[in-house]
Amino acid sequence: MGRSPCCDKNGLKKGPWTQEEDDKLIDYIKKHGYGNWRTLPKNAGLQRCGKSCRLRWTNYLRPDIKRGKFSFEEEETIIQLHSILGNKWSAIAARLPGRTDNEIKNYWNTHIRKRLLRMGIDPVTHSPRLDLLHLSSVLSSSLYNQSQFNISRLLGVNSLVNPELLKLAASFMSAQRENQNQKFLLNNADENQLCSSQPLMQSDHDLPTQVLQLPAPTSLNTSPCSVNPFSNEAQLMNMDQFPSNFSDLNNWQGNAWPSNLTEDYVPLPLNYDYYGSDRHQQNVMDPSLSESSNFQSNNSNPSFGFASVLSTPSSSPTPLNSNSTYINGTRTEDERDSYCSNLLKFEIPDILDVNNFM
DNA sequence: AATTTCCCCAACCGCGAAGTT
DNA sequence: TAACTTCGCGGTTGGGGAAAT
Repeated sequence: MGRSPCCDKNGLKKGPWTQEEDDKLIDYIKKHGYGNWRTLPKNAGLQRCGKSCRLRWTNYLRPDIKRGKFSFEEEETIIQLHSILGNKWSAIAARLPGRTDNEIKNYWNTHIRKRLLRMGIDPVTHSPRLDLLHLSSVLSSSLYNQSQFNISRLLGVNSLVNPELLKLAASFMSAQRENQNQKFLLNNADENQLCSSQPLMQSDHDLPTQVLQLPAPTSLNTSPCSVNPFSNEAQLMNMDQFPSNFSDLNNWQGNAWPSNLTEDYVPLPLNYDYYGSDRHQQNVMDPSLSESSNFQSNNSNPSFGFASVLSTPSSSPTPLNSNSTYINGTRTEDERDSYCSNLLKFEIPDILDVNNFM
C-alpha cells in the first residue's frame, strides 16, 4: 500500500556516515536495541531517516559482520546458491555468516558475474550463454557442410543470431577454413576427420570439441533453473524445513526429498561447481559425460555439495567447506580465472572477441 | 606530475510484503 | 476489508581511490 515518506523529508542528512554518527547509532542500539527504525534516529539524536540507520547498521556497524575479501569457499557458495536462488541476495547472505546481502550483491556484480561472462556462462541462468551456444551450433553444423554455409543466408533465416555474432562467425569461419587447409596440407587428412571423435580442432583458436557436441539450445529454454537442482525457489525454501545442520545429509538425500519435487526433476550432480578439483575433470556442461551425475555419484570428495552450501548455521564459526583442499581460500583473481577455465570446457576461443557481448 | 579512465562499494531509491489500526 | 505504516529487498548510483595514459 502507501509508502512512507521516510527519506524524502527535508532536513535529513544523506550521504556517507561520519564517525560521530556511527558512534551515536552504535551507542543507542547497545543501550536500547534496534526495533522501530522509524523513531530510532530521533531518539538517537541522528539527522537521518530510519531507513538509512537500518542500512548503516545492517551493512556496516553490526558487530558480527565479517569484513575483508571473500574466501574461495565463500565465492563457491555464492555461485552455488545463486544458481538455485537467483538474485535473492538476502537468502544467500543468510547462509554466509558475517556477510551482508549488499556485500554479496556487490561482489557478485563486480567479480563473479564478470568472470562467468568471460567464461561464456550466462550469470543469470548459469548455463552456457544461448547466443554463444547458438553461434557454436551454427558453426558446428556449417563445418560439416561448408559448401552450404552462407552467412548472409543466416541473416534471413534466423533472427536469433545477433548480427554482431555473425560477424564473429564470419571471422571465425575464415580462420577455421585457413586452419583446415593447413591441416589438409600437413596431414593429407582423411575426409572423415570432421566426424571423428578426436578433437576436431587443435589450434589455440579452435572451438573445444565439447562445445560442438553440445546440443543446440532447445527452443529458448529460458528457465533460469534449467541446470538447477530445484525447479524453483520454493523448492529450495522448502529445505529450510529441514534441520539447519545437515550432518546426516546422505540420509536426507536418500529418504526425504521434498515432496513437491516435480517428476521431471533432474538432480544436479554434487560435483557440479565452477571451480572443481581433481574430481572435476568431467565437462559439467556436456550431458554426454554426465551419466554418473546424480546425488550419490562417485563424489570422491564429499566435502562440498549441498551439505556445505546449505548447512551453514549462522551461529557456526566453522568456515564453509572447511576441509577443502585449497589453502585458506586465498587465490588471486587470475588463479581463480584459470581454475575456472580449466574446469569449464565451455570456453570461447580467443579468436571470438566476446567482450562486445558482455 | 597531471589528467583521464576504470573500478569498487557504500548508500540511496523505489517497490512490494507484512503488519497494524 | 480498506487504509495506512513499517520493514526489507533488489536495482542503481555516484564518490573516491587505483590504475592507466
